[in-house]
Amino acid sequence: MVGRTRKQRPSNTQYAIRRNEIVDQAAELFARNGYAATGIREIGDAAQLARGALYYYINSKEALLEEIHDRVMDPLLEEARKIKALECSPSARLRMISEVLLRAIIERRDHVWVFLHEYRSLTGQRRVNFKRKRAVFEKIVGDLLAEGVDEGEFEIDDPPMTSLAFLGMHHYTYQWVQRHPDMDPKIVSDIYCGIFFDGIRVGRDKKAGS
Amino acid sequence: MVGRTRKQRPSNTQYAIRRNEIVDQAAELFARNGYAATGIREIGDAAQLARGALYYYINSKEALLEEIHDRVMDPLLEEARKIKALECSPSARLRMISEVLLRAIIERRDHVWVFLHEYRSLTGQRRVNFKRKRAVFEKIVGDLLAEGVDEGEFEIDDPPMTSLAFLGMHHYTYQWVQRHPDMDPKIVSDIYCGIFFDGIRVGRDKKAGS
Amino acid sequence: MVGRTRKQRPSNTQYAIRRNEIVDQAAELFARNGYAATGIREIGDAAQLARGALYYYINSKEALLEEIHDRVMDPLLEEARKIKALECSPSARLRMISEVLLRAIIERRDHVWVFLHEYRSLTGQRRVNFKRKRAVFEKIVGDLLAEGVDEGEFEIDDPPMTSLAFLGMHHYTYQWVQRHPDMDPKIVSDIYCGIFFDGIRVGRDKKAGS
Amino acid sequence: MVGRTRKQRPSNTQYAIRRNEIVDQAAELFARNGYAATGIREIGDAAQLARGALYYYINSKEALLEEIHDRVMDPLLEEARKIKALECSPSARLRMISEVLLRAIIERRDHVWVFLHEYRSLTGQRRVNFKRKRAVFEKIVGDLLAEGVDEGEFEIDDPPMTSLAFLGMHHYTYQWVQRHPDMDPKIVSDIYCGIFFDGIRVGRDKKAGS
DNA sequence: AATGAATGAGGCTTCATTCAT
DNA sequence: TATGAATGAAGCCTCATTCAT
Repeated sequence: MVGRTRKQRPSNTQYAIRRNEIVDQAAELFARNGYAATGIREIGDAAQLARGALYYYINSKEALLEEIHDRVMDPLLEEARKIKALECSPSARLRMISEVLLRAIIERRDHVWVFLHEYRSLTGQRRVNFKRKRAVFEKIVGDLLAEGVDEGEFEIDDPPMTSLAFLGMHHYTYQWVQRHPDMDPKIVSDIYCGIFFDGIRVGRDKKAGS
Repeated sequence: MVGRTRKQRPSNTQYAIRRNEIVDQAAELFARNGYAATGIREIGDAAQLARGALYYYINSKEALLEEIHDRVMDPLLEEARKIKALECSPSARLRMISEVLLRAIIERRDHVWVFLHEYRSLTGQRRVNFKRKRAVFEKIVGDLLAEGVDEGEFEIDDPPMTSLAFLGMHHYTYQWVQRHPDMDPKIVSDIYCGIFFDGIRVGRDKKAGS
Repeated sequence: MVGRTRKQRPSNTQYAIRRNEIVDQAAELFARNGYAATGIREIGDAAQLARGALYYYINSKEALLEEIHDRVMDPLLEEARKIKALECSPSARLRMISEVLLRAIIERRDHVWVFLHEYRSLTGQRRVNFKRKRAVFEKIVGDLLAEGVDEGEFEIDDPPMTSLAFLGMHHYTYQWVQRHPDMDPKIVSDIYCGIFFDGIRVGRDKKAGS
Repeated sequence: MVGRTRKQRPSNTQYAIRRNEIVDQAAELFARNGYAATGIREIGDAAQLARGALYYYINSKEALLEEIHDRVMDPLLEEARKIKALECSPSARLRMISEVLLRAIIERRDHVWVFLHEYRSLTGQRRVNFKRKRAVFEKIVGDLLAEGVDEGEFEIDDPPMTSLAFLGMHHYTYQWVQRHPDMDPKIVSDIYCGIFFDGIRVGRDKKAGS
């Protein structure tokens, strides 16, 4: 009731390390079996921690979910922002973003699975926050495509949908990357961007499949 | 064999209609709130049926989930098979498949959401069955791309990944179609295929974004 | 999330009866062992109901607590209001309130124990609501004492504290009534009021114990 | 015998001081939020002690509760015994007891709240012990009232209940004293006793409220 | 064709307590 | 002296499902 003290976390290093492990293990479980289907007990088992002890490290199952979201989304967003601010051509910057995104999807596949697949399990403010971050990321991609058009690199009929196509092609990778874990992000990025940028390049000779 | 019928189902028409409604309502709920987060009670409420009565129409929650999967996947697969057998060019057939797929994703968006997003909630044999169907569908796309290469329409570096890129771009549509419900599948298909086929067309002038 | 349907209660009579029993049994347990110390399982056991089945009848443990509060407090308040509006002398009306209150304390001793002893276990709005009711009741007593002074029946040095003394003497009865369950409320009331009104009567000869 | 000491306690002064603080803080928390609702962690927080460290000072939560009981109950009982043995009139001695009791209720309100309100959280022997002490205290009051009757000071219809009325009026004070923390025990005592003794005085003119 | 009532397993979380350091 | 880490039982509650009516 009055001044109910919130659990305060040790700033200890050992604590931080253990905590990290737990979040990683949870991400793996969530990615493999789904957030809702994964019980706190399973997370405890994976961490070799009794039910109660787990709560020494986490605040709640959903807080854990949020952390998994943020741990990859935040740096990703940060990188995307920096890339956007670079001086090179829009297509070059999009390639960088493509690679950065695919690197996350491939190398942090559990975390990314979680935030691409389970973000609806976030509720309330947590959900709002996360959706905002994703919107920012997507806007960066949309802006770069628009720049490419302005600067005469691309020729695009329907910009919003093209943006979604670009993102979709990349994002959906999380679905099959679990089965092909040793992909090289750079190579995948080159393939995607090769197809995509050839497909929207100014002056391309439109005729295929018509 | 799973799916042993424990109850004899009436072949009555009225029964079938009611049943249909229930499956539709369940699909909507699963798509909106997630399979795990949707309770049997909610489905009953939506169908204006008490908990008990619901079980007159369904065998179990998971059987319901399976049915939602099959109701759209089966016809889709059937169509894809027929298209594959047509005489026209690979790119033309891929465009047809693209459109058929997007039509399902857009017009039956609840069902498709469920089977693209929640298929991991299927267990045991049900899961195996469904994964097989998806594999068949994906193989058709892969085969058509290969045909396109053989027949000199396409030039592709990494066929499997290109196939996944094509599918990913399409599939991921289910994520944003909820927010843009009145898209025209044909138009979306044209955009996707326009980009994609231009991007893999033989003789294209590879240079964008170098 | 969206339109989550609140459990709606059958208006069935059988249901109401069973429900009543459950509330009574819970009141007894709360009175005997305390609200916090009484587990949902114990309530279920007392009602011969499995854990889950209990929730068919109640919304939550705290809702149960609230109901126990209201079931006796509301009629009591109603009666007190009516008595206050009567035409007879303040002391006569206070005697009526005394008797009504003691009847509740003695005959519904479990419920009264709960609301005199456990009201702090109510939280949020429930607590506010209940405190308001108690304040109304206490104000009625205070008003009647004031009327008695105005009309020349009583002579009181410190009205607020006298009011509290009157209420305290009555309320505290709940503490020992468990050990003397067959008291007659009328008799107890006469004793309390006899002492109290003699003790504050105008023209009394103040000297005892000085 | 309960209370087997499992740890050897330092007789150190510093230790005793710290311990005292802890008990005081616990009493405050128990009084404010209830014994069951107060966690060991909160007590630790209040004492600025980690959970583990707390157990250096206390044996268990319930032992703490017991100590709070005894810390005020024991001296109170002692005083009551001494007062009873004095030579003055029963009413005078009752007034002293009234004042002593009210002084405890008002000045040590946290401790008193705990032992008037939470004594049922004591279990086993601890509970027996405490109930015995309370019975002794109550017997002293009963005996003095009886003496008053014998010596012609009081005229009482139902001695046991009159005794309970006297105690109830006093005890219940703990309920509202939290909201009026700066009462003067002497004044409250005078009001209570004024009413009460006038109300039971021999030769009083019984008629009020008839 | 439908229902109300019941089940019991399991959900997430908090608790008082211990113990090696 | 004090602590951080761990425990496991118990807390309240929801779930999919069944079955007599």
